[in-house]
Amino acid sequence: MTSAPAQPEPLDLALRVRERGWRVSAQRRAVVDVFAGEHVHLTADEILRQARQELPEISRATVYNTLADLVEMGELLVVSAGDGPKRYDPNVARPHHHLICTRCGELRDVIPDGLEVLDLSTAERHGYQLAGFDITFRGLCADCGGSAVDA
Amino acid sequence: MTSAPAQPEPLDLALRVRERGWRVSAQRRAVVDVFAGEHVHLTADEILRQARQELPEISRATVYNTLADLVEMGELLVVSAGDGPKRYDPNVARPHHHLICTRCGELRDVIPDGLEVLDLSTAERHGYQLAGFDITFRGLCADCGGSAVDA
DNA sequence: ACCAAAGTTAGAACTTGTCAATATTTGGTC
DNA sequence: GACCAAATATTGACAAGTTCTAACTTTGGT
Repeated sequence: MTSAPAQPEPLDLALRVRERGWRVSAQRRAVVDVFAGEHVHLTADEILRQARQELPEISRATVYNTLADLVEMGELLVVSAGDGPKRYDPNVARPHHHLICTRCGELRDVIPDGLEVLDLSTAERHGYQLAGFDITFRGLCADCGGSAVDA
Repeated sequence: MTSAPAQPEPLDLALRVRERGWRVSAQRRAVVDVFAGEHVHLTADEILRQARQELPEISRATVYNTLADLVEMGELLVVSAGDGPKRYDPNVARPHHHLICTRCGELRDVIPDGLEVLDLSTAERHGYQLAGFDITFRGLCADCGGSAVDA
């Protein structure tokens, strides 16, 4: 659990955003630090709560402002998982998709093998200029249905 | 506009749901009729407004109740298109995916060729029991970016 | 020290959706 | 055709998630 990052991990998000001319205030650092961990998919509220452990006075609006900035900078991805609040995903380095448990809402990153590109035929493109695609796999996680199921 | 359906189209949704023991009230008919058209992806609010043109007294709660029933019966699909409200999609006959304009929000059905199944390796499955997947293509529609762009 | 710009704050407001209590309508039955 | 129970509809309150606004604080530069 205390393994050192082996690759150029996005841990120094704070450094990167400072280089973009962002003033890294205590509040912004508190938000950014929440993402220092592993693969997380946090809601704004979870981020607020965690940031408050570091900086109790931080306001909800600042968290939303900061998240919006980070998203606009491309440092965070927003995952709208059907129901419930949006999740913020710091894994912007590698393209990936998501696997969500339809019972408990758990969300994981996945990289389906053999699927680097997926395209639409001209006919199916309907004149769109494509920018990308997202795949959401639905299912029951190991806890919710992999073995034990309640009818 | 007054073209006759060539295939077993889902126009008689009202008939089908009646056969399931549903009492088709004037309100429910007003909702169901909204979907009588072509490929539509309407929000609950749009459905309410359209249903009110047919039946002005219909209440918001009834629309939500009716939509929930139809979804539970498998007669409507819910599409959560990132931002904004849910859309209701009457195209349940053929499996399909979606193409959304990131500027104006227009949503279309697409069937990417050569993609009937998409699976995850055991490793990527993380113990999940998979139920399906949805693909959302993002881009700019012809109106928003296909030809004319505002910087 | 002072100023302007950047950042933060609390709280109001808004959107989407749900809920609970009450009222109405319906189909069946005598 | 009156009556009843069940199904359905309505209103309005409520709730979650998010955005907005206006005022306040902090910062860096001079």
